Parts: sequence; structure tokens; C-alpha cells
Amino acid sequence: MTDTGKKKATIYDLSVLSGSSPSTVSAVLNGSWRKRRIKEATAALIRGLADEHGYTANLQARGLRSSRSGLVGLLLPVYDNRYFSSMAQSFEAEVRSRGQCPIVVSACRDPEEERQVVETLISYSIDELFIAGATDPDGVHDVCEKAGLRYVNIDLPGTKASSVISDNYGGARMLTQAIIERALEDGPVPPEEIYLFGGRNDHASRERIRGFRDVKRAMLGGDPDACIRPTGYSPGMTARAFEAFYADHGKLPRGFFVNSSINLEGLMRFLAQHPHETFADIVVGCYDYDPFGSFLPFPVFMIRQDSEAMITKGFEILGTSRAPAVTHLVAPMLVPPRTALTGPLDALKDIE
Amino acid sequence: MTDTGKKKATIYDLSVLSGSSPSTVSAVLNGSWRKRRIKEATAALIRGLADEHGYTANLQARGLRSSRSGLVGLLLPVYDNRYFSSMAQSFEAEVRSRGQCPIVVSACRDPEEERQVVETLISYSIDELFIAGATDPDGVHDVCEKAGLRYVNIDLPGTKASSVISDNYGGARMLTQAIIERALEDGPVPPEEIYLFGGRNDHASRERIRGFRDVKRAMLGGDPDACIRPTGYSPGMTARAFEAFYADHGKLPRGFFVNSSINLEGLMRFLAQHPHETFADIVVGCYDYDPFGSFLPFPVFMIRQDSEAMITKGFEILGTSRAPAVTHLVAPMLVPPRTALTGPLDALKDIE
DNA sequence: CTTTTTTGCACAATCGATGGTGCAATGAAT
DNA sequence: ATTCATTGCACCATCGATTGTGCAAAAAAG
Repeated sequence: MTDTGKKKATIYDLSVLSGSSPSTVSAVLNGSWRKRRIKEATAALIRGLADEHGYTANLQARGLRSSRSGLVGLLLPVYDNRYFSSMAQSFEAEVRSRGQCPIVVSACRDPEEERQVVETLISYSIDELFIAGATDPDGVHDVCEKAGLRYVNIDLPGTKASSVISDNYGGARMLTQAIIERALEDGPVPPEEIYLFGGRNDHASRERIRGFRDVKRAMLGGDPDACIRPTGYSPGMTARAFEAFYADHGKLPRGFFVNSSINLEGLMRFLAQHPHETFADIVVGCYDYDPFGSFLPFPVFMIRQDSEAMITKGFEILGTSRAPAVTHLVAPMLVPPRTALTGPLDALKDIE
Repeated sequence: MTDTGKKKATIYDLSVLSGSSPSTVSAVLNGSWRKRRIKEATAALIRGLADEHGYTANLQARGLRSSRSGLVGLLLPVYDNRYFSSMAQSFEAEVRSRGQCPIVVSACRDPEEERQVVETLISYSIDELFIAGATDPDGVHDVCEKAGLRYVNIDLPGTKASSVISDNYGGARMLTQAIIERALEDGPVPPEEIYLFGGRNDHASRERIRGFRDVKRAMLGGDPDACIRPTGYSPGMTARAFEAFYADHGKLPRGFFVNSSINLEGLMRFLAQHPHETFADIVVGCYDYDPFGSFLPFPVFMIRQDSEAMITKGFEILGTSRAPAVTHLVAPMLVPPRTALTGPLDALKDIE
């Protein structure tokens, strides 16, 4: 750091300063010098000069030459929600601990955008890719395949590469059971009183709906189609679904399963428009965990998906060379109302 | 996309196929061909071949040559919170609309990590950098300066480069006033009943504390030091502060200002440990907006910071060449309890 | 004191794209 | 029929690092 020069030092600069050749400097600084039988003393000299001048490798040059970049990508639908932002947080920590550089991008659940974004990442020669919740996993697959890019699907499975997903069926069963048990505490519950809102025609939604229906049928002896309201993944659409229900029935269902925290935001929008009485005695389940959502003024059961485990498992899969495409289930966890879980943030030191 | 070849096509491949030189191909594909007086027909031929073979430029090579990468960085303290994740979302949209590639990284409020992460970004020759909430803005400054990297500070000001920050003083005044007014609705409030929790010795916290104290003094005629409890930015520490207060007083303060949503998570942890009566009549203000936090079972006033405007302003500043280091204030917005605001997610299409 | 082996390093090609320079062919002007 | 300007493109050095190869000098073996 002694150097105040404007331009960054290169191996050529150090080569001149040290009297060695650029290749020697390169070898010393990238660790391959033992293999190249560079003298300890030479290496020490060069290392000394390197940090005296604050040398850092130009990673674009390295990447160009070695066609590896040290970048690991994570493709997200959106950032702005606790499930994905917490996944990003775990991802980042994991990637950095491996000495690589995380690059997180979102594609807004748009298949075309997904493909484009992945193309861009490939243009930067990223080494590996985590695809979380791709709308069109197999479309993205082709792009990766063509570029020879190793990737895993997280959260939503693809058919052409290994996937790590939440046990949506199991989680939905737990959640539905919790909702119904709680509702039953205050008397009998007809099946028409238990709904599901949110989600669309993706694998996760289908599995959750299946779990919901199975448990409902088992516990309440019925499962009318009308109780399933797939609204897509937008707060606005979900709010409209609640409004529609309310317009028909003058109240909200006794209990309902909300497909994600994004859909739960739709419930908030509905609530903002209506007096407190309207939802005095509802029981809600949300397939996502949010620390504030857990403390709403009515019981909210939540499912906490273990994004950290999913990321770890993802790396494991990428590590084992060319495994056949398998799908790993990661068990989620039922979170009772009024529960504050710790998260990745707690790993940070915060000295005052 | 006709090509199923394993390797990506390069300008050299296209050069052979088209019978032109690599430089001509390059010029055609990067748009500089008019300037180079390439015949329209030649250009058309090359463009045809390019997308027939699914050509995409190797951005590392381009970056190496031009020492620009098309990458724009955003350095965040953490992802896992609605303020920053929403900022990331806006940032990403904005950067992409400019045809560049966003790269978002977090440094966990650790000054050393901040510098390292920025070094890494510089090694990838990023073109511009947004530093949001750096613990040590001026340390990062040196790193950027040395590399000749243009950057702006967002959220926390640095002294050596332009900054865009929230009007923390003004926001804190609004928020404090709202808390006190609400508390006064149920009778007189002594100054000892209004507290502030969270934050530490950074610019934002100081300004907020100043706003809080000024309003408190003006409205309640007093402002004891004991009412200020800077707990740092961690849910755990904040929870402990609430526990400590509760141990002393057997209840929570009548009204309190919470410095951020991360600190508000600390309140949730406290609440999880105590019966509902303990916080039956509190009034809370939180300097951050969270859609679920707004619907907690007690009044929560929130401040919504306009991260989108801050990002936009940031780009504007980077656009104007070498302006002197100025600080722009962006006005935040007071959000009354039980309010569901729309966010960047609403901009996404979600067709079912 | 040779011959062989080992040590220590330099050379040069390469990754893919960019942009300055130069030169032939064509057309216009004299 | 020269001269000059314009058009259209090819050539080549360059960005900074990696890596296979080759070759002296030093050390070991004979």
C-alpha cells in the first residue's frame, strides 16, 4: 500500500521490480510456484513486492485465460422477501467461504428474462450456477447445457439437472394440520371453511396444494375445489382474491393456507381496507417464515424453509462430478404463532 | 441456435465463416461498425451468422481489453431485511435498464470485509459502485480512489465522495411526533416513558437520535439520557435491551422508537418470551418499513425510506462528471399503523 | 573430471475482443 | 488520363494472466 500510483500493479510491473519473469511472478502469486520449483527466496521477494504495491490480480484476465472466473451465480425470482433474501445471505456466506465471489441476480419470474440473465452470467464465465425458483427450469437448462455450465435447481425442480427442494408436500401437510387443529379448538369446522390462497401452476404450488387437500380430506372429510384459490405470486392479485371472497361471504374463511409470504402481503393489503372485526377469529398458515408475520394479531402458523441447508446441499451436488439428475428434499419446519427465530444475521458479529 | 457445438462461438469463428476479419466481426457485433465504414451487406451477413450460432461476446475478454466490465456493484451491509432487499431490487432493475449487470454483495458491517469485498469487485473491473451503509466509508474510499473507481455512498454519508442519504433527522422527528401524539391520546405522558432503542454510533443513528430528542424535548419538556438505548444492529442485543428494561420496570415503555427493522426483530424476540398483557398498550415507531411489521397487535408507526429515489439519485450523481462531494437528502415517509404499501414487486407482471 | 540429474527459471503462445493505422479498390474531379 | 478523396476492410498490438516447454547452472553420481 506504499504505492500511491494511479494504475494497478500487474505481474509485469512486479516482474521488472523483482528481476524475474512474468510467469514466475504469476506462479508465485497464484500458488502454483511449488509445482514450478521456484526458490523460496524468490517467492518471498515477489510476495513482498506484491503487497508493498498492493497488487491484486486482474480477475478478468485470469478468467479469460483459464475460462473460469471465480464467480458463482444465484438466480432468484425476487430479492424483496425474507425467504429469498435469507437464501441470498446464506449463499453469499457459503460462496465467500470457498474463496469465490457470489453474484446474485433476480429475473422476476419471467422465463425470457431468466434465459437472458443466465446468458449474461455465462458471458462472464461464471463457474457454477444456483437456480432458485426458475419459472422455466428446462429453458434455462438448455442455455446452461450449451455453455457447459454446471448448475443446480433450488426450490423448484427441473427434470434435467439435480435439484434441491423443500419438502413442499410434507410441509403443507404440517401446516394444514396445524391450521385445522387450531380452528377445531373453537368448535367444529366444515371443510368449506378452510381455504388455500396463492401460488400458481408450478411444482411447489402443486405439491403444497396436494398436501393441503390430503390433510383436509383426512381431517375434515371433505375438500371442495372452490376452496383452492391460486392467485399467482403477487400481493395485488392475492388481495383481490380476499376481496372477492369477502364480497361473497361478508367475512374471511375460518382458516386458510397462504402459499407464500408474498401472498401474505396480499392479506395485509386486504386488512388495511377493513376494520379489525373482519378478521377477529381467523387462523392463518403461511408457507414461508417472516419474523413479523409471526406476530400478527391472529394466529399465524408458518413454515420455515431451510435455505441454508438447501444451499449447502446444492454445493455438495455440484461437487460430486456428474451425478445423475436427482431431487433432494429438505425438510422444512413448522413455526407456531408468535415465534422469533434467529437467522443468518445472528452469525454476524456486532460489537458496539 | 442451430449450432449444437460444445464451445461458444467467438469472433474468430465468425470471421472464418463470414470471410471477414475478426476486427470487422467485432465492429459489427459491438455496434461500432458504422464508424468503421463497414458495408451494410457485410454487417447483415455477420449478424446473421452471429445469431445463427448463438454468439454472445465473452465479456471477460471485452472487459480485459477495454478495462470496463459492464458490472455495477452494490455493497450492502446485509440482504436479509426489507429495507436493503428492496434497495437491491430497485438497484437491479435500474442497472439492467441501463444494459449493465448488477452485482450485489454484502459485507456484514465489517470494515475489513468491506474493504476486501470492494477489492474483489475492483479486480473484476466493475465500472461503478454504490456503497450502502458502509461502516467505514472513508476506508472504502481509499480503496476506490486508488483504483480510480467512481462510487457514491448511499444511506450513510462519507466525507470524501458524494452521498445520497435518507433525511434521518426529519424522519426521526416525524416518527417521534407520531409516537408521542398517539401516546398522548390516552392521557399525559412523562418524558421518562418514551424511549429509543437500537442503532450505534453512525451518522444515521446520530441524526435519528437528535431528531428524537429534539421533538421529545419540545413536546414533553424533557429528554433524559437514560431513555436512549443504542444497542447496535442486532436482534439479539436489542432483545436483551428490552429484557433489561423489563427486568427493571416490569413492563415496556409507554412508547418507543426502534432504530431499524433489525432492531424491531429484537422486539419480536422479547415478545415471544412474554405474555400478551406485557405489551397491551405500547406505541411503537420503527425507522424502516416492513409490511408485516405494520400490522402487529399494537400501533406501529413506520418510516419508509425511498430507496428507489436514492438509487436513481445515485446514478444521477455518478453521471455528472466529478462533482464536488455533496450530500443529498431524500425525504422519507411516515407510514401510519396498519398500512400495506406497494413495493418494487408490484412492478412485475404476474400473469396467471 | 565427465556424465547425469535436479533445480530454477525464462520464453512464448494463448484466451477473445478492441481500436489505431494503413492500404487497395472505386469513384469523382481536373 | 492523372490526381485526389472516399469507401471498405485487413493487420496487428494490446489488455493481464496462465502454462507447456526448453534450457542453463548447480548438484549429484560415476
